Amino acid sequence: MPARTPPLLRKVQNLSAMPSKNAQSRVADSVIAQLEQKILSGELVNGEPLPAERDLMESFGASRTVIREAILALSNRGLIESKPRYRPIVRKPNYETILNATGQIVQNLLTETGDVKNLYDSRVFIERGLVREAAVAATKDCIADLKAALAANKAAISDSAAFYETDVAFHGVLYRVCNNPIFPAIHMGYTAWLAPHWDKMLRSPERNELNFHAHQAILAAIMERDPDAAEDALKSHLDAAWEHVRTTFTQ
Amino acid sequence: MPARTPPLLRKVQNLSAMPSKNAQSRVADSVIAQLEQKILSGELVNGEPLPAERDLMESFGASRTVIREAILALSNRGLIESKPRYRPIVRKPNYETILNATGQIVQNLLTETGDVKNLYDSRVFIERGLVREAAVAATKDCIADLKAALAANKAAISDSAAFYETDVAFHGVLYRVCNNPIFPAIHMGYTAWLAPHWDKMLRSPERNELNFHAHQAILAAIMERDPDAAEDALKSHLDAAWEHVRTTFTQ
DNA sequence: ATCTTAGTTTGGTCGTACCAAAACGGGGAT
DNA sequence: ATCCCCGTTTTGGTACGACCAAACTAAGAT
Repeated sequence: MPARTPPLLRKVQNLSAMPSKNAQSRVADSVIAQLEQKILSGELVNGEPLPAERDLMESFGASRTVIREAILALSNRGLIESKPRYRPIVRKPNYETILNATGQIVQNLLTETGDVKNLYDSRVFIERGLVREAAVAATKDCIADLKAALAANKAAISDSAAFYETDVAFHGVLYRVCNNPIFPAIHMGYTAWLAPHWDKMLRSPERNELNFHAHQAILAAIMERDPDAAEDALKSHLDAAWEHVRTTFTQ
Repeated sequence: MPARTPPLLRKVQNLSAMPSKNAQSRVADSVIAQLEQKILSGELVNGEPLPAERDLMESFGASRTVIREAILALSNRGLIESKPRYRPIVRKPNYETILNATGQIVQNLLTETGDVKNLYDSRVFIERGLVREAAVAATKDCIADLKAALAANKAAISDSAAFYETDVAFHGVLYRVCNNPIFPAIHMGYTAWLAPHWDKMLRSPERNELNFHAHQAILAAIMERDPDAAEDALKSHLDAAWEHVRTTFTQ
């Protein structure tokens, strides 16, 4: 039988023990890795329910404890979607997966107004770049999408709830100009994370019309192929929106 | 002190244990929420170890199963840092927390070259905006930081490993021009996520010198307060870097 | 004081048991 | 046949107890 590591040697070993690579073997980690592999390789089909816990414990030769721990871990990583009492569903990761997994954490970060402002500023930063890109390189299709989104804005001015939808949709078109699936995912993130802080905002047909005209100006600048004008229009639009939110509840 | 519920009574209590008929809630969720609250409120001090599982099960009146599930969930959310056999450490979330929590997921997404390219493109997009911002609004301190970083580049040209560090550091300065803590976090994310794909890149003093000159051009444009030139310089720098990585292994 | 060592926590794993909700299946009404 | 009702089986959620090995701690040896 291999003797336990003498205390004297432990100290020495710790010196070379990397803080992150310090993987003392947990059975659960092994199960997690194997399940992860099976999901990524498609052996566990996307959209199908995971085998029952009692089956998994047999196929892995582990106790239900570790199986459940593995399922929970993978669930938190977005590779498994588990509702309280239902069979977990296998999910191959995509860009939205990250958002779902991060949502909770981000919410914890947005407890202070400053953090919300930082997040909003980053959104403004991104969209400034996007409208520049649109002005320089937007395709005909993309312009057409923007026009359609703008028309939807106009049609919804009288209905604040509907207008909000079309407002989000208009900005969403911008996130597609790069043909990079990461950006739409980012847009979803901003929409989801900032929504709670925007719901408090007073809405009215007057404000909707203001926003519609702002969108109109942005699109006009894009069609003029004038990135600077587009960026300015976008920036003043979003700055005004923030100012409105800020003043609405003096915080 | 309320004596622990005798096992014999459990059966009886279970009959009325259901708070409501439609409660989809799991006991674990309640514990998770409470622990989360205690961490965010500071009742559980950041950096200190969590109480022992057996203490928690007493204070929450839940089984160790539930306590362990809660700890695992919070660990996956980054509010608790748990090494295999050690006491979990309480961690108040910050922007880096998100990166740690998402790192694993992102890695799963970067299995295909196209995904890496998308991620890299998004980085280029961000930095294009950053250098523009720097050109327009960089403070004296920021310029000084860039100069210092550039000097470090020059000093490390002959040592590829060291140059990589200074290279990352130079770009890191850009992520601070906005005074928005989100951006440095994003930089850390890019660095960590793209590093595995860059490690394969061939490095040489010649290439280092090329990159140094590229940085020099970027800084020059920033100091000229010419956003378009800065953006162009940054873009060609990063495009060249990608091209080099791409051709290095014909993939 | 420092190192060793024995004893005590404490996390990791296992097995069993029970409950309630979900999934399943069969028979009866339409 | 199709649909609905109802009983049975399956399955996830929780609890309890036990054991081990590693981490921790404090007393004792040098």
